[in-house]
Amino acid sequence: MAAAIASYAALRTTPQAAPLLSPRALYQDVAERLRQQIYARALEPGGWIDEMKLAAEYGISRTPLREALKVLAVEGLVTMKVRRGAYVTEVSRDDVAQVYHVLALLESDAARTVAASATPAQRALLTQLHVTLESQVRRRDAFFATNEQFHMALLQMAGNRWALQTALDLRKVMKLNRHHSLFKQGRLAESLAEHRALMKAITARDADGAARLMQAHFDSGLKAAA
Amino acid sequence: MAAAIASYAALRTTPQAAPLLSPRALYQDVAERLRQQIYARALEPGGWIDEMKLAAEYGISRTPLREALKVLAVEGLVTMKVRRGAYVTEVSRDDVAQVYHVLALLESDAARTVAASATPAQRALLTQLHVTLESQVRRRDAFFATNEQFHMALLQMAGNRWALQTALDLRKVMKLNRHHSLFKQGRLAESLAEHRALMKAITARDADGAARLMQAHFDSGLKAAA
DNA sequence: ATCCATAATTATGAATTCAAAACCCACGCA
DNA sequence: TGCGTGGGTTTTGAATTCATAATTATGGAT
Repeated sequence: MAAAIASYAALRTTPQAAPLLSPRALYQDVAERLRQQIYARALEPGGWIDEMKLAAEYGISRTPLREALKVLAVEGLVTMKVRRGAYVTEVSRDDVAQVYHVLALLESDAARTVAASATPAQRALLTQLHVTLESQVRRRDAFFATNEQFHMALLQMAGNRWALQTALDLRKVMKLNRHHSLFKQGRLAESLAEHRALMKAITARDADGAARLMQAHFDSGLKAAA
Repeated sequence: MAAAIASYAALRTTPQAAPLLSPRALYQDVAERLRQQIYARALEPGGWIDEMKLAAEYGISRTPLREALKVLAVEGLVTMKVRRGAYVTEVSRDDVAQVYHVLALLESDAARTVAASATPAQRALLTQLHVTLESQVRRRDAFFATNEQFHMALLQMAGNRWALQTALDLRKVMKLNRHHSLFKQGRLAESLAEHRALMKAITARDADGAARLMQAHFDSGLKAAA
């Protein structure tokens, strides 16, 4: 195992593997890796997280792993039980509805702001993302990614870093749950139509309309998920 | 130092000092202690956090302290710099405005829900908190505490745990900043008047009115803070 | 005296060690 | 057969140790 550690350390400081420009702390890398494993259901919801096994798997000691777990606990992806370790959080149907509700508040507000006061460059970027989205109705994963990019770009443009950070955290929680509306048959096309209407309002600088359409987008997403 | 550790451990397992019913993890106790020190400006904004000194002060090792620091980093109270340690986050005027904005979204929505559908018992509790608040215009600290209780009770009654958690986290960040509107002269009375109007709307089951008044409450709070 | 190079010191990040709680399983008893 | 009890094992939580990066101090050259 000492060898494994040495090799991993080597990897991290190797030009190809290591982000020399952004030397993130190990615990953050580990947190991100855990998130991906959780989203991918490699760690099942409700399941116990075996620290020793994971540390061995990652080729690290338990220390940074435990730090990462505590980070995920704050984010809500993991639940810590005293003297019993970490468990992948189970997100109920109800939780999804609640998260949707908060996201709808944040994002419809952001849509209003952006529609009212985005720069031409920002509008162009949104349009470009939307065009990409249009071309991806048949590729769910790609659609997913672009959709998220669009929503996050909008929040970023609204210029409220705390709203953005909150939305990021809530979206992490959403990914825990399979009852993701975009999984439903026909929902992608529907979602796209809603996006199209939203883009139109944003382009027309119709702030109230953009807010209303974003709210509607979440409402129908939630309905599809239920 | 070994003695200090032993004595602290003893304290924690002693009936008087230890919450036997809720044996919180040490790192959580430490996180809370750090938060209080930060709010109280015992750790100054922008300042470096001396791990070794604090660990000695708390009578613990660096391990749980570092875990706690990472928790606070996710909450935004602390900023981690790679290979350089932890710093108390500095919250700008602009940040305060942004946090106010998000809180206003969450809480006005909660006020709408509560006004529309709270139980009689819940309405009674809110009324009681408001009455207490009325009696505390002269005691800023008590007013602070009750005010926070009122706002949190409202969110809790709205029944969205993710909105509640988000608001809790944002309020933690707000406490970092001195530009707290309630510090301003005359603001307590003004705030109280706004609360009174809000309570009236809630009692009258005027959902839209409650939402609007809560929004106004935040708007004027923000104006006072600026 | 000022600046740079380099050595000593300090602090961080991560691994390892250690104590104690929780778990598991075999055994005995009703 | 079902249930509790005790001992051995596993796992957590926390202290300690260790390697290395960052900082500070020292000293020499211009």
